[in-house]
Amino acid sequence: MKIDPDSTKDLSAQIAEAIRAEIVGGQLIVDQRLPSEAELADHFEVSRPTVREALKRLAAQSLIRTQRGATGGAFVNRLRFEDAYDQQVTTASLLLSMNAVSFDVACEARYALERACAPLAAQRRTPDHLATMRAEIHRQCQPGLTDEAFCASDVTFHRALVDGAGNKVLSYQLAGAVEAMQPLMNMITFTARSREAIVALHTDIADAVEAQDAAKTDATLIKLEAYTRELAHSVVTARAQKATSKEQTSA
Amino acid sequence: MKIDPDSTKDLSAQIAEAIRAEIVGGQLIVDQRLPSEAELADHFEVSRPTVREALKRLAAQSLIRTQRGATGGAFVNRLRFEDAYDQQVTTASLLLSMNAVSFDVACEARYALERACAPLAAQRRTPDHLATMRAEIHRQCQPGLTDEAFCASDVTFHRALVDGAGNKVLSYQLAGAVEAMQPLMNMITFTARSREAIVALHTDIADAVEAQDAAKTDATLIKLEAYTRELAHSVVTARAQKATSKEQTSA
DNA sequence: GGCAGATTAAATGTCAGACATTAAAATGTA
DNA sequence: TACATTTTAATGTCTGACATTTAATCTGCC
Repeated sequence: MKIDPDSTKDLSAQIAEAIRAEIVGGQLIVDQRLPSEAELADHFEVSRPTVREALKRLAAQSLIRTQRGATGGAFVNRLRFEDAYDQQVTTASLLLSMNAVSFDVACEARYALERACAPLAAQRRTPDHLATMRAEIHRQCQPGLTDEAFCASDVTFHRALVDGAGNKVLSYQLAGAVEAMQPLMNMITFTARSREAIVALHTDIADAVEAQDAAKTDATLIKLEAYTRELAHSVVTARAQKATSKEQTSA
Repeated sequence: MKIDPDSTKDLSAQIAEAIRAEIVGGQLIVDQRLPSEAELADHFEVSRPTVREALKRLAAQSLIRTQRGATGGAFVNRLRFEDAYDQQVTTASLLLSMNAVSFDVACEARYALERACAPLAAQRRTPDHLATMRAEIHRQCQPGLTDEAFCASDVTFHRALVDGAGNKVLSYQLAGAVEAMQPLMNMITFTARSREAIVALHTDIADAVEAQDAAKTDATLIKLEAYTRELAHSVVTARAQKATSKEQTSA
């Protein structure tokens, strides 16, 4: 394993980077045990706390896992899709919230990606996926549903559609796009009428996917995107008007 | 900030999770300074090294940055798209290499996503994007190019196409899909003839994008995907035959 | 008064050594 | 052999100290 010269960066960052490179580069393979913290400290000529900070950095990225006890230590972790989902969702959410990404841009990206999955989903969907979609549509019709719950159900519906493509890599990529939109979607107030319209479109999508009709699935997704953006715009407009009237009353 | 009971997990992991929740939840906003390590240690009733391990975990995810000196400390970091690209590429690469994702599955996902960008790119591409694509095509024609360099140029070409869509969220999502494929692509030996075929398809794509012809762009991407998979299959077949003949000679 | 340089203060970065805890392996015993 | 005990090697945590960096403050000189 490589050493590190006297650079400007933290020692723990350098050590983490060195080990990370070994993992990404394939020198350290899955489930292989790293040297103990004491041995690493010895090798890199730093103290054990410094090594530990480096290992925690790697653990935060799910690159390693640690185990206590006699045969314990740090092991190269098999990065599973489920672990990656979470990171993906967190990262995507923060990107949207911290970079002032507009609703339109996020929405466009999301539906572009979703439409990429749709033809495959129409082809390969299983009864399981269809059942999930139908169940969520049913849930969305419940009258007492809060806006948050409606959005959550919306996410589940769309994830079922995406998973229907039967491609784990696609599902992983889409997890971020779909779930990261949720906070933005939560800003929308869903009236009874708009819910009705969305449910109708969802039903059309489920029907089209069940009929393995890729073209109709695509067309309906385009409609849904247009309607979603229309809803968001009306919210923005309503807020602007409210702000204006408030200014007038206070003036 | 919340405290943590005596759980089975590491204290540093719990503290990191608590702070992470505050950042994701918006209680801690961008560029806000966290309490000093000593104060955090006091608050969570742990020692400073434990707090530091927690902070390093967050730093590894680019959620915070640290600064030394009198007015230093840990600050909530604005997660930029560029930082997220790197994480995305690393994660996607590891997912593919550690989970035995087949070339077909990865390739299908990549081209499905890329085709999602194509219509937007055809509509919005700037002269800059076109110039990059043409330059990379030119590079790909150089006779002395190694397979690695050819693949790298291929990635640059496709990223220019994706960036042409003018949607940062899409570019971010695609970065992982396109770049993570590179190690898999590097397994392919590109003969002079196959390079010629790929360059021809790339030229067709650039022409179609320049002409803002979404349909033709899509059709050519489909051809390129088919050709890429064909190439990969021939490599696999050739290897299988080689292995078989080796068995025979050794037997 | 204003500015350059020295000092101070507050924070992170690093170290050393110790003890606590865990879990497997080795050992002893019925 | 089967079971209980001890040993051991590793991570998890704590204490206290020192090093380093950086900005703010103070000081002295013009």
